[in-house]
Amino acid sequence: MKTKTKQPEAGMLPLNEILAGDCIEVMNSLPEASVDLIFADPPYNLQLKGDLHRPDNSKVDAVDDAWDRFASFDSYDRFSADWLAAARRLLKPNGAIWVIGSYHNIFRVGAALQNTGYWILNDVVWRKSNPMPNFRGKRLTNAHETLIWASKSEGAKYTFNYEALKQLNEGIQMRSDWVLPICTGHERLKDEAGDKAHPTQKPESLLHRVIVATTNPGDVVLDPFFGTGTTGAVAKKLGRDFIGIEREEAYRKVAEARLADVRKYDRESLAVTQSKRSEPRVPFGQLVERGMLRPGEVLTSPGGKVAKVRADGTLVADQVAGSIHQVGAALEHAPSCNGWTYWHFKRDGKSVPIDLLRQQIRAEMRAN
Amino acid sequence: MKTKTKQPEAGMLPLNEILAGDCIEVMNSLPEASVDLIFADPPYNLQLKGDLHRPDNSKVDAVDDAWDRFASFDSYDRFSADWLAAARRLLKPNGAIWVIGSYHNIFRVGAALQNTGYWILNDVVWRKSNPMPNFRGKRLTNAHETLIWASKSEGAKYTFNYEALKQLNEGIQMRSDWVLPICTGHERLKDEAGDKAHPTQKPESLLHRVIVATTNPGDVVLDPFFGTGTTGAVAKKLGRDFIGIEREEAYRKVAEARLADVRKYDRESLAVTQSKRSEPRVPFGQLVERGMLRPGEVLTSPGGKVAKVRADGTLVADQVAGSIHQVGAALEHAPSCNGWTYWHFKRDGKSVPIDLLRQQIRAEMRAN
DNA sequence: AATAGCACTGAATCGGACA
DNA sequence: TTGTCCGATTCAGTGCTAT
Repeated sequence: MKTKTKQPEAGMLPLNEILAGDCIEVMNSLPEASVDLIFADPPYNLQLKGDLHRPDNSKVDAVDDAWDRFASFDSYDRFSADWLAAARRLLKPNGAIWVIGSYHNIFRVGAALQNTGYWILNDVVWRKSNPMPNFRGKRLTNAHETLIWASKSEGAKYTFNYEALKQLNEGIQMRSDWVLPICTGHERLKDEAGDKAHPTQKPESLLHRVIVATTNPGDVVLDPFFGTGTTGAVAKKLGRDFIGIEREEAYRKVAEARLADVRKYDRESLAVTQSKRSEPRVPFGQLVERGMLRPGEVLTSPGGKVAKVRADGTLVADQVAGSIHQVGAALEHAPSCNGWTYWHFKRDGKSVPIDLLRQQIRAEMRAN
Repeated sequence: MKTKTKQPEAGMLPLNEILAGDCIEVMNSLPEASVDLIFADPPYNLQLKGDLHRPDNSKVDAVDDAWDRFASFDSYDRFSADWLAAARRLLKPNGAIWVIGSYHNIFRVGAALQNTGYWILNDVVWRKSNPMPNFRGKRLTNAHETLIWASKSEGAKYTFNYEALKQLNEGIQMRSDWVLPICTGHERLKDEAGDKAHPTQKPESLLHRVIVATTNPGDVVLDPFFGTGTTGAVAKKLGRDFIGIEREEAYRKVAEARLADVRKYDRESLAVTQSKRSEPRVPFGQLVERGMLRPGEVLTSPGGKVAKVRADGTLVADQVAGSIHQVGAALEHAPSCNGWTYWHFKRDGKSVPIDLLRQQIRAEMRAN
């Protein structure tokens, strides 16, 4: 499979090539109803203002590229409507599209998708196992991105490999939330200077799941925002044909070199690093949120110490407040304390360690 | 706290009541800038023909699919724009809103939110630990819903209890994906016939986290789609005032009975862990004035930098003089520096951060 | 040859009080 | 409104180097 960069001839479908140019113009030059799947990672329109520093004073390398800047919501909406319409023209009647985004753009893209006539099948949450933290403590850690999966129109017979996905999920029906690590390490492509070649390279594991789920071998997968070619690389490994469109020459060059190296299905590069398989962590606060213990309830220790539960899952005793472990340690004048076995609550007149409630939650988690 | 159902008097803010009527009309009758938080679970079963009608009230027949789809979406968008505008008028300048939805409506609601002038702070995924499986195996298990958290406008000083949420998550900052079970069992309200009283009753654990995160005790929380009153029940337990608006009498009756049984937690349990930012400010000069450090004493940094204390509470080092923060930043060539943790002094032969002395002063202040 | 420790990094809409 | 200055704030990793 050779990879070339060129302008397409009108009416021809150039396979396994990276096409140069504006994606709307290029898509309009391709024959209609010729593509099985589109995967699109459009600009997010992040609208970042000043610099951001980590607590250690290092500067966060922000996405400030020109291609991510739009004058207004209105101009972003016109852009979305235009490329979504051009993409829809290319789809076979039973074709489908995936779009990925964050809260900055995904609501606008999703609405545009519906307005264009696509039919949403699922929204999928990519839960990042290792997201960047919120350094200033001003919001929640932005730990996920959203994908939308839609068919060309309502009632279309889209492709969905239910059993294959069930296998990917240890025999259990695949859910709409996927836990996958972000793209780091050797998978992350570098430029000649050794810097990251693209600010938003997606992990191959994500594309693997998308392509296995919604295409068959031999299908044509188009990516109008090709970047460094993750979609093409995974499509090629999985025996699908791809068409990439990319405006920036630097990205095209990196993608071409990458694709030239891709040969066959390479099981190792797709193996998802599993997060630690030990017992899941259950925050004590969850017992409070779930009403298993209520704020104000009094916990006791075997030695007769008492503490009261607060609404945020901390305890307050005479003179001290903090986590179940901290308060236990303080009251015992010990360096540490396992709050789960130390603190007890009353059930049916008997004193029971709160660890019982944690075991209850873990049992539920295992059942799901 | 008594719960009543009535029509509000214009200009008055009726607290801890369920107001009957269309939420837009009722909201427009309430005084502006009077509410701290809005939680909204808008209906999204308005899809297609049924509840919708064309702008000119003409009958919809399924001849023109494209037009019909547009009319439906357009009508839903106008509904969203209207209630979001009415809600925004009620918010105090530093107020915030939460909206929950699924892929059927959340993209349209999110776009409308942005168009109305709200500023999105996070989107949050409620990951259901026990979702309904997809029986037909045609799609992914729809295992999550999406919440959007937004301030009234860009740059507003919204409330976020960062430390409390960190505590709820075992000392790690809270992420944008929340794993919580759906509302079942005793918590799920039944009607007289023993059927579920409301089709989409939300779990109290979800509201607990929302309200702890983004309000303080005594705040006013409004829910324009009150349903069976989960927002009101949790607000009341947590010592917040609520305002509910609900059109359906059957839901109002269930909610009233529910709220009558709810008790508020005691004041001490409602306190949550505060951030250091809320601690009183202690000028460094006070340590010198009080003789905890004497002029001429040498402070050191972990990296071996040195500076000398001056009588006015400034430091002087090679080439630089100024506040503890300024001198630390200059010596480290850093944009900023927390002098309290950066500078150390000698006590009993050991090097101790000067923050210890500040903590000593704060402890004294608390005791008095 | 392991292992510990350190540096670095990731689609981020990331102050606030007071003068 | 604008400017100044205090001083609070991070998680899960990867990979290189020193021991």
